[in-house]
Amino acid sequence: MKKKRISITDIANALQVTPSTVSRALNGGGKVSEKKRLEIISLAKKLGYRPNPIAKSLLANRTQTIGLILPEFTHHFYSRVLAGIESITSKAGYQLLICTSNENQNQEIKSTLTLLDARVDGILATISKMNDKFEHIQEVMDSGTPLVLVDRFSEEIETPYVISDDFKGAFSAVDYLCQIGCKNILHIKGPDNLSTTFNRFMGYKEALRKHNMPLKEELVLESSDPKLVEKIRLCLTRHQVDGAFTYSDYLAFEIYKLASQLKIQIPEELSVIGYADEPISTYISPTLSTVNQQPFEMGAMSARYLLNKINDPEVALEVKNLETKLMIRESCKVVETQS
Amino acid sequence: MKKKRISITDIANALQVTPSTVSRALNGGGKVSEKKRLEIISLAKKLGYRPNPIAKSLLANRTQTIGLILPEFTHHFYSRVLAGIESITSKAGYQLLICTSNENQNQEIKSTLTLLDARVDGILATISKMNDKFEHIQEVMDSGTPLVLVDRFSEEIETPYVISDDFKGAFSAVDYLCQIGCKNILHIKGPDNLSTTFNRFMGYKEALRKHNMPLKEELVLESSDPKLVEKIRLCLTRHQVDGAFTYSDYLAFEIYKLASQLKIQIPEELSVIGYADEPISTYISPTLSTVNQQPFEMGAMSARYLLNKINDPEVALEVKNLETKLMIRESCKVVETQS
DNA sequence: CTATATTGGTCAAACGTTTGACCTAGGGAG
DNA sequence: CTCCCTAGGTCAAACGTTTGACCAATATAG
Repeated sequence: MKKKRISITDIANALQVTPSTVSRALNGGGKVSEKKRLEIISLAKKLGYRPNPIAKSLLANRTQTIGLILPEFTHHFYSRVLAGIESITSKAGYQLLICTSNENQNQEIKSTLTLLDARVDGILATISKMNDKFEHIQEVMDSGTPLVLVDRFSEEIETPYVISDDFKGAFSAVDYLCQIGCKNILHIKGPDNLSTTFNRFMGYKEALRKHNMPLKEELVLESSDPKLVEKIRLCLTRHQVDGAFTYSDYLAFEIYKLASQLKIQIPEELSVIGYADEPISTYISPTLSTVNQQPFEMGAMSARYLLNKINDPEVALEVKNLETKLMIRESCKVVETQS
Repeated sequence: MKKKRISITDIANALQVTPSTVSRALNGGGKVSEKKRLEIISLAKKLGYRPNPIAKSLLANRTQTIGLILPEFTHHFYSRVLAGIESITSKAGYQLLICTSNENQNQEIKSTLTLLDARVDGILATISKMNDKFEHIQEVMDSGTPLVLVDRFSEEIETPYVISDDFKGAFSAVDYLCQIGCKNILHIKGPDNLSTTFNRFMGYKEALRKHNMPLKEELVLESSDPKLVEKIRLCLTRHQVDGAFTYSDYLAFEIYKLASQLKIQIPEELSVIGYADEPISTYISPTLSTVNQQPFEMGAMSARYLLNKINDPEVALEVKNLETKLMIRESCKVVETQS
C-alpha cells in the first residue's frame, strides 16, 4: 500500500498556519515573516516534504512531461536518438513518456491519443514507415500541443521537423566512391514512399551527374524486392560492379555475403558504403564504410527545438537538416593519388 | 498555447445537470435515467470529451504510470528489455516514465527521486554496475511503491528481482564446448562485483568439473585488465587453447581479431561462444555462437510481476530466474559423433 | 391510506497546490 | 488623534473528477 506522503496542509496544520502561507514560504512569494519562513522550511525538510506535481499540473495545465513516439528501440539509431532526447529533457526538468508504434500506424494513432490524454506539454514523434493518415497529427496540432517530427516527415502536413540531410549524406558517399575510381556503382534503395529513400536516391544520382557518369537503371535495386538477393548476384556477376552504396548497413551486409560466395574481394574489387553507422560496422570484417547520421545530436536537437516551442509558442516553424558524417573504413579501396 | 479541453463540467452545464451525473453516466455508476445517459454520452462523444487522468490521479492516488530506470539504451539487450516491458504495460493501460542512469549511481539516485515525486505506481530498475549505496532503494520500499529489479540485483537489500540464469547459461555453453572436445577453454570474466560476472564464472567452473577438467588459473582473464589483449594473445599461442567462453559477445570479437592476426582458424582450431546474442553475432563471419538471455521475455516478466505487486500488495517476494538459450552457430566446430 | 423502497438525481467534500482578494494590527505622517 | 500604508497573514476559488450523503418524487406493499 502506498504510504500517504506529507502535504503542504500537514505542515500548515502542524504550524497553525494556512496552506497558502506554507506555499508562499516554500516558493518565496513574499508575504511571510522571516521567522515563520525559516520555521516552515525547516519543518518541511524535517518531514521530507516533496511537492506533488500532479496537483500542480492540474492547476497549471502543464505537466512537465513530453511525449515520445518511436517506431522501435532495437535499431541502434533510435536508441541514440532517445539518448539524445533524454540528455536534454532531463536537464530541463521534463519527464519522458514513451510509446512505441512498432512501425504500425494504428498503434501510432493510439499512442498519439494516449499522449494527448496525458496532457503532455509537447510531442516528439517519428511517424511510422507506412503512413497515409494524418488526422492524428492534425489533432495534435489542433490541440495546441507543440509537435516536432524526428527523422521522418511528410509533405502532406505542415509540421516542424528535424531530419538528417539524406541527400548530402548519400551524395558524399557516392561522390567518394567516384573519387576512388568506381565506375559501376550499385545502389539498393530503401522502402518505398519514405522521404529518406527518395533523398538518398537523389544524392546518388546527383553524385553520378557530378562525375559525368550515366545513371544505369539496372544498377538500382529495391530492398523490398522479393528477388533482391538474386538481382544483387546478377549485378555483381554481369555488370562489373565495383562500388555499392546501400540504403542501410544491413543491406550492405547482404552484399558482403554474396561477395564472399562469389569470391569477390572487398575492398580490392568492390568498395561498399552503407548507411546509419550501426556499431556492428566496426566489428564486421572488413569494417564497413558508412554514413553517420548523428542520431544523438538529432535527438538532442529535436528536444531543444521542442522545448523552445513549448516556452515560446511563437517560435517560427522551422526545418532542421542535420549534417551527416562519412565514415570511411576498410570496405573502400585505398587509392594512392586521390584526384 | 494549449487549447482548453472540454471537461465534465462543460457537459454538465450544457445539459443542465451536475458534474456528478455526467460522471456517473459516463462511468456507468447507475443513478441516471437511460434517457439522460444516452443524451450525455452522445454529447460527450460529439464534443470529443476525454477524461483528464491528472484529476483522476489526484483523487485516486495512483497515476497509471510505472517508472523505469535503465543504465542505457544502446546495448541491444536493454532495448529488448524495454520492448518487453512496453509490450505488457501498454496493454495494461499503464504509461512508462523512463530515466537513464548512464551506469552512474548518482544519476540513478536522482532518477529514483524523480520517479517517486512523480508518484509512479511502481518502479522497474536495473541498478548501475558500481553500486554501494542503497538508501534510495530503501526509500522506494519505505514509500510503499512496488519495486522490481531487472537483470541485476544486490544481496545487500531484499527486493524482488527478475534475472537471467547466468549460472545455467554459462554452464550450458562451457558444457557444450567440452562435449565437442575442447580441452583448454579460455574464459574472459566481466566487470568485477557484478553478480552476473560471478555466476557466469561459477557456471564455467561447474561445467569443467562435470567433465573432470581442471580449472587452470592462466585460462581465466579479466575484461577490465588493461593488458587483456596481450594476455589473450599469450593464451592463444602458449596454452593450446581450443575453446573460449566470454562474458560478452564483444569480448568474443576481440578473440576473433586476435585469432585472425595469429592465423588461428575459427572454428577448426578454436571454438568460441559469447554471451548476450547481440544481433551482430549473426552478421559477423563466422557467425558467433552465444547465449541468448531472452531479454524481451525478461522485460515482459518483470512488468507482469510488477503489475501483480501493484494490484495485490500481498504478492509474495519472489525471485525469477529466466532460462537462457544456447545459440550454436558457425563459431563452434562440428563433430560427427557426439559423445 | 400510510409506510417504505426505488429511481434519479443534487450537494459537497476531497485530492494538493496556487493565487488573487481580503483582512488586521501596527507604524508613520499630517 | 485620524488617516493611510504596509507587513503578514487568512480565505476561498480554482483545476477536473469521484463518491458518499442526502433529497424529492414516484411506485409498491401492506
